[in-house]
Amino acid sequence: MKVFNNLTHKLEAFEPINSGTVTFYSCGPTVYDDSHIGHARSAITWDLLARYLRFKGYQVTWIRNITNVDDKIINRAKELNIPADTLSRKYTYEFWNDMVSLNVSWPDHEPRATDYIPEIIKFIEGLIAQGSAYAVEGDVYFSVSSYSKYGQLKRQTISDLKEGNSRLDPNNKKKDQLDFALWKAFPNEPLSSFNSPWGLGRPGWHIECSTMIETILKEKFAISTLDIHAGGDDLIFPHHENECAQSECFTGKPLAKYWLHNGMVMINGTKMSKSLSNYMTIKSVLAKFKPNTVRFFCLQTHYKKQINFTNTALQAAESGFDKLFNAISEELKNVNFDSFAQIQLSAAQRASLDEDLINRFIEILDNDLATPQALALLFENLNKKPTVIYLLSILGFDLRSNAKENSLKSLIYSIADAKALSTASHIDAIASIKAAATSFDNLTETNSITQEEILINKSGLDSMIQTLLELREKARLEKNFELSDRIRLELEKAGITIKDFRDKPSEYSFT
RNA sequence: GGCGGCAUAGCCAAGUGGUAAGGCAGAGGUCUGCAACACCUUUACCCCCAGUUCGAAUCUGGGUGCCGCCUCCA
Repeated sequence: MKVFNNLTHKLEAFEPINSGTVTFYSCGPTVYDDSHIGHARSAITWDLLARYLRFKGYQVTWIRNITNVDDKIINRAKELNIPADTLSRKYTYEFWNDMVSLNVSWPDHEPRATDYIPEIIKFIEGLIAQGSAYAVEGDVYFSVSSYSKYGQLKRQTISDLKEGNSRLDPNNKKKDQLDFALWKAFPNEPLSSFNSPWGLGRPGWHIECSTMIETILKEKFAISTLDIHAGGDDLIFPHHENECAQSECFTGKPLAKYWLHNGMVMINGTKMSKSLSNYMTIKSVLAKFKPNTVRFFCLQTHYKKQINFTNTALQAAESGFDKLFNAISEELKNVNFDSFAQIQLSAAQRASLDEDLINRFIEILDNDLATPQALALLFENLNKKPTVIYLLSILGFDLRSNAKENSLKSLIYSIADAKALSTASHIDAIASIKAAATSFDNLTETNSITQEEILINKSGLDSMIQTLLELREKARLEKNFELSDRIRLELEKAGITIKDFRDKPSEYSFT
């Protein structure tokens, strides 16, 4: 497998430090608001890498952090007049929900900055002790001149970096403008600060990643260098540059062997970002489009390239994936899934797979995860259904259903209100649907609904829809097209599309 | 100003020296009680100029345009 390593700026053969095992860290979100589609792209990209490495047979340890101590979190919490911890917990939870919706697998470790304060302090003390950091009035700064490779990721020298640095914050506590904070003094905010040898304060942003990586790697593998460190390409500088500097000065070893970065999601020609408020949250996108659509949209473009977010692009992606899904939906009935949406193939099914197609697929993904070509290959081989299913699952699509994430609740109510049912003979159907709607409501109110629970609920829903399909079929046979079309129309309104066949009962799918 | 990336059909997107994959949308058709789904057919002088070569979207040089980072950011 080859990956584009931003450290060397070259496509390189991927060879983990200890053959057979891969340690992989990707930068997670700062949890102070709902995540947007840019976070989704990053998560999906690195989820795919983890999945693919596992598929290739590597023993993967995937770490993704949660930044839960940060000025933005604290300011936001103040605005809302709630404790910072409450706010960060809420948005950690919202992030998890989004990740589950998008079928992003769980990292093996998900460290949170506040759980590592003692380790962070030790890390900083170590840096001070060996002369690459200094304390000033309760702050601690990293001295970039102590790390000769500073600028390696950005491909600039320290003097290059100093050029045109008018945007740097003039801070006269620093010995050098490029020095960055490891610890910031916040003496007057005891609720959101931590005790340290330098007084009350909070860790700087970059130090948490270095510390958590070092702690986890040391504990589990007794090493200090990751195989892969990944994140958005906006993090290359200063975030990742600073992580490199801190870690290598502290441990004496490079932080990571391979550095991979995903391109930004653009909106109207500009990077989607919180500060420009030109973002679409994952939730708002999932209210309109299916989770698989979002993954397909991301994977249609190579992960390194910028991707333009538009409504039409999402619609195109939805049509595209629907076509793939429709092609395999019949075959999917023979496939079992585990509770993590992974397909479970029987020995016979496995034996029936098209090895040649799989090998071409692997060859494509081995080339720095060339997902657009991989998807094209699937479109060209739609007739090889079991293999297409197998390969789509490697790409992380949730093949259990291709429904819209938030459609179920509104859908149940729509059905309950369907006028086509409002006849005396169908009162039972209405009653049972309303009961299901209520139980679904109860489920969502516990605020802990999972995809699995939705699916359990869906099986109840399924029998109700089947009842409607039978009613419609009866009407069609009686050539009562007015009623049959009405049922179809009402189901359509509820987000359910009916498929008719010549030789077998009609089927439905969620749209 | 420094560094990096990108430029291929109406839209998205592969292709990295041998004569332009794939998807969406559009058009025509088959199927259908009507639809939806599916299927068939159909759509490109590869940003510009110069060079290397038997041959370039692909390599070299020079332009032009767009974007990112250098401040928090996936």
